[in-house]
Order: sequence, then structure tokens, then C-alpha cells
Amino acid sequence: MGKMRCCEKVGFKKGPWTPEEDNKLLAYVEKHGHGNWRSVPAKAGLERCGKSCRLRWINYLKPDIKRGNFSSDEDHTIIQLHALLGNKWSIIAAHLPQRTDNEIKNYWNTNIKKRLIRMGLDPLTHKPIKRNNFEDYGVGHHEQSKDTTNMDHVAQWENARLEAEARGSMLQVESHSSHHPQLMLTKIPTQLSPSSSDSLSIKHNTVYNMYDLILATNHDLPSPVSTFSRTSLSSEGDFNVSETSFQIIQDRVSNLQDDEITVAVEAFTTASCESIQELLRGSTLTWVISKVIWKENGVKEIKRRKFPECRRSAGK
DNA sequence: AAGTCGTGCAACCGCAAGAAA
DNA sequence: CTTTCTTGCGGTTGCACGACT
Repeated sequence: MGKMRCCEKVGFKKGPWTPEEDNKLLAYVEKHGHGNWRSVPAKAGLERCGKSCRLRWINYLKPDIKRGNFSSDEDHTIIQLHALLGNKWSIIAAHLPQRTDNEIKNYWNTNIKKRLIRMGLDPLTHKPIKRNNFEDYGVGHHEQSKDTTNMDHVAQWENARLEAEARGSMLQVESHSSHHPQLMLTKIPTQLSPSSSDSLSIKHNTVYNMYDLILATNHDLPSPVSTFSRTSLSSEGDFNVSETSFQIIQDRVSNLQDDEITVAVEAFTTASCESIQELLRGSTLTWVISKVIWKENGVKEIKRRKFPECRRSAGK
């Protein structure tokens, strides 16, 4: 593209932030809000690039961030979600209010991953590693035998994994029944609430829900809405939606109460990209909504988007 | 006391998605 | 439709600090 990324420009300071810099950034964001990070450094009087400012704000300065040790509940949640989703830190973080994806990623890499390996479990699949693979993870036979004596812990991990898998397959079963024209809503934390959550940004008097939504519709049925869920998949594909269908679906979404939106479906959140692709391939489907927008007066809008090919997860 | 090693975490980097022009 | 810009994500790096020798 030939453009200069902000952090490539010389003259920007790098490294740890000083308290003075933190104060400047904090004062600026409190006064003007965040967004357009590129212009923030100049306006805030900082010699940092916008990206660095954004990161500092998101990972450290934001007032609702919880720091310190992870509770056993949080630990359990991370294990379960990781077993299902893999390294989808942002999605995992969405299930742990006040925790940042960076913090969860660090916690995983420095703590949970090592515990798994010590127990002889594959950190990717959470399943037992074959004995001759132990050295791949730098675990010798001595250590293995030491850890396998603690079968309780291994069993706990296995339970967490199975629980997560069961949850995932249940969601798929529900999803396959998408020809039934009902909304499937399950509890999800409050990230869809247009308050001060991580997933929202406020811009031009509009609250954007940054979590994508999938809205599957079966054209053979009178009701356009069969499943309604959220995901964060990327998109590509070829699904044409007529203006009529779009209007019907938009009306349907607009008629949802805020609290219904707030408890949006979890199904695709925890299903793998592959299973979603498989699911959508087999259906008379449908199309994808990228986001719901709450305007000031509470009116909801939706934005269209094409079907996902999961580029990020496939490429990395 | 000095040097080395291991660990935890903040910060950086490259890339991609999505919005805006 | 294309280009440009901003934002977000996940992998990786490097520094600070404590434990150990």
C-alpha cells in the first residue's frame, strides 16, 4: 500500500510508559474520549504513536480493568473456552469481564500452558500427549512420572475439556435445527449492553456493538429468522440478500427488546469456524449481519455482510 | 556480592478486517 | 470499485525482578 504506519515514523518514544505519560493520556481520554488514535499523541502532548497509546489505554489505563490474580472460576472459564476456541483471546476475554485479551494471553502462556504440559496434556488440544511426544515440550520422563502421580488434576482438566466439548456439540445440534423459526437466546455477559463495556465504542452519537452477529434465514419459511447469534468471524463469500429479505430481518431485529439483544446467542461464539462453515453449507441459508447498532434513541440498525471464510484462523 | 537463570508481564510488530473517502 | 486509513488481533520480544548458585 505504500503508506507509513504510525509506529514506523521516527521520533516516537518506545518502551515502558512513565506515570507522566499515563496521566497525559488518561486526562486526554477522560476529556475527549477515545477514537482516532492517530491524532491522540499530538493532542495529548505525547511522543508516542497512536497505536501505542491505544494499547496502553486498552491494556492498562481503562478504569474498569481488573488486575491481579485470576480466580479459579476465571481459570476454569479460560480452560473451557480455550479447549473450544483455541487462541481466540479476544473472544475468551469477552467472557471474562474486566480482563484484557493481552492479560489472558499472558496468563495462558506463563501459567496454564505450563501446567497442562506438566500434566502431560497437549496445550493445543487439551488431550493427553502420547508418551514419546513429551520431549517435544521439553518435559522429561522424570517430570512426567512425577506429575502423573497427581491424577486428580489431570482428571479435572479432562472434565473441563469434555464439558467444553459437550457444550460445543450441543450448540451445533441447536444450530442444525435452524429451520425452526425461533430465536435462540442464551445468557452471555453484558458486553452487548450499550453502557461502558469493552465491546462498545461510541462514535458520532452512535453506539456500535463490535461483536458481529450472524442471522441465518430460511427462505422457505414464513419467518425470516431462525437463528440469531454472535461471532467474530471475518467474512467473504457470495450470499445475495434481497432488499425485501433485508427489510424483514431488519424489522425483526428492530423489534427485539434491548434486554433480548443483551442476551444474544452464544452458539457461534463457541463453535469452530469449520463447524460454522459446514453448518452454513448444508443449509438453505442465509446471510450474515456484521453488527447491530444502537442509536441514541434506542433504534437498532443492522449491517449486512457476506459469509465468513475464517481467514484469520486458517492463516495463522 | 556478583553473576546467571527463570518467570511474569508490558509493549511491540505485522497483518488483516472494516470503514471512510 | 478502489484506495487509504483506523482499529483490532495474536504472536513475539525484551525488560524488570526475584531466586538461585
